[in-house]
Amino acid sequence: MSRNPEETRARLLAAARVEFAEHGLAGSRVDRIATAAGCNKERIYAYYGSKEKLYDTVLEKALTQIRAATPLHLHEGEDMGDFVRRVYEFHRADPSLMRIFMWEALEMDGRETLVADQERRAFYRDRVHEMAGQLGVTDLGRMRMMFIVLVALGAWATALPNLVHLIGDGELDDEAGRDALREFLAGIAVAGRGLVEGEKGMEWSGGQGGDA
Amino acid sequence: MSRNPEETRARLLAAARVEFAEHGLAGSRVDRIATAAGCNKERIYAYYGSKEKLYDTVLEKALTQIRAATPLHLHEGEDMGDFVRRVYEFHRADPSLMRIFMWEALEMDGRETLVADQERRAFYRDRVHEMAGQLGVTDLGRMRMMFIVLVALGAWATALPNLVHLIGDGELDDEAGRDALREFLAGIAVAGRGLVEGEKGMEWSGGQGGDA
DNA sequence: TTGCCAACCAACTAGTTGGTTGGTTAGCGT
DNA sequence: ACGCTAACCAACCAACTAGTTGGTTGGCAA
Repeated sequence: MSRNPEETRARLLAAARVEFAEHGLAGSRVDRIATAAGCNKERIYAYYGSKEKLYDTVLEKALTQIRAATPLHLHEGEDMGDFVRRVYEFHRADPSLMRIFMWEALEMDGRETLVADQERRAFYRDRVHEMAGQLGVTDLGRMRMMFIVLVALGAWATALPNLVHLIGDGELDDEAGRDALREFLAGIAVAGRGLVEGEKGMEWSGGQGGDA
Repeated sequence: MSRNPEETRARLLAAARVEFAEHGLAGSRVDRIATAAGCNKERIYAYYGSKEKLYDTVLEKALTQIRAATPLHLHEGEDMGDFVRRVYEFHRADPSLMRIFMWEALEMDGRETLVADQERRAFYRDRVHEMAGQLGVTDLGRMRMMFIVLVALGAWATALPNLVHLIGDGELDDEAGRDALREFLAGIAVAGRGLVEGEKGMEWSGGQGGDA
């Protein structure tokens, strides 16, 4: 057998990512990860210390990945519809990242602090500023909320495929349906542009009370 | 001790709901459920057969609950913004239902068929028809997609609180922030009404190609 | 060639988990 | 009062799980 600690480490991490994306922290098995990586599970403890630490490493790696992949950047000349399209296709091409975030939201609920909280906040702060700059938006509070909406629109179908299947009543399960949904979501984003552009789009309170 | 099989059954189910919402199927412990219900875990097997069957029962009960609570009905005189507000507040008041749906999406990914697939599809079909009728929408395909969007807007903050916290940069963590976000989301829904109302809102293709 | 260390693994351990079993007892019908 | 059934539980079991250990071996330096 070829002895290569670097590669073994990497194989282990790759296998762990697949396992954790599929089963979460509690549902994942270290034996399965080791087998998938083609090595002994003792290597996990030698390289990463524990199952939890391996999980944290996978999570941080996933965060780095989405930053590097730039699906959350608003590119030159793009509008918010294009942004939604890109987020949508990014997650559709590989749902595993979205799954990792969902596992985190569910399993880390009790945790006192989020993994890499500061870095992640800084990252999103930059993205929001970037988008505000390119769209000429001055109200950062609204820009933040709009950013949340855009990510929600782009990621929802990957996060809750069940719901899309059920509400779509089977019409959205094939390629064409997914494409139609993507364009519809992009349309929503474009239609909502008035909520962040200047002061003109102020008729957004819906009813007259405003409370619920 | 008071012997009351009906009540024991109910206590067990209630405890199971809390446990499964908190930890999912894999992360839940039957001992913990039994202890929380104040009885022996053997009762679980006497009444529900297995951990999985208990889980399915909890899931079906949760589905019944959301149908009975009518947050997904468009009431008389409401617009889509009001609908989003209601869904938002419904999940905010008790996130456990949303968590159950998320666990289902993640853990039941490999399952061949969804629990109660037909009933759930029928339920959403009715809701979509109901909304289309009240809003005077004729294109059911678009109404379905709009329904997905409305649920996404209303449920996103509960589903991925992490993301709202991070993107919101701390500004949306308190009561006031949550309220502001709700109104913003409702505004998006109202702004998107053109996409389902008649044929006029046809400028939703964003670019000129339409393909991606 | 030889010595050494890091990479590696089979086998093991202690603790946990879903599920079972044998026996106890509350409470109802007679 | 008495017997029977169903509700109930403590103790148990086999399987599994994260983590450890003792020993083997590839490959590099001297």
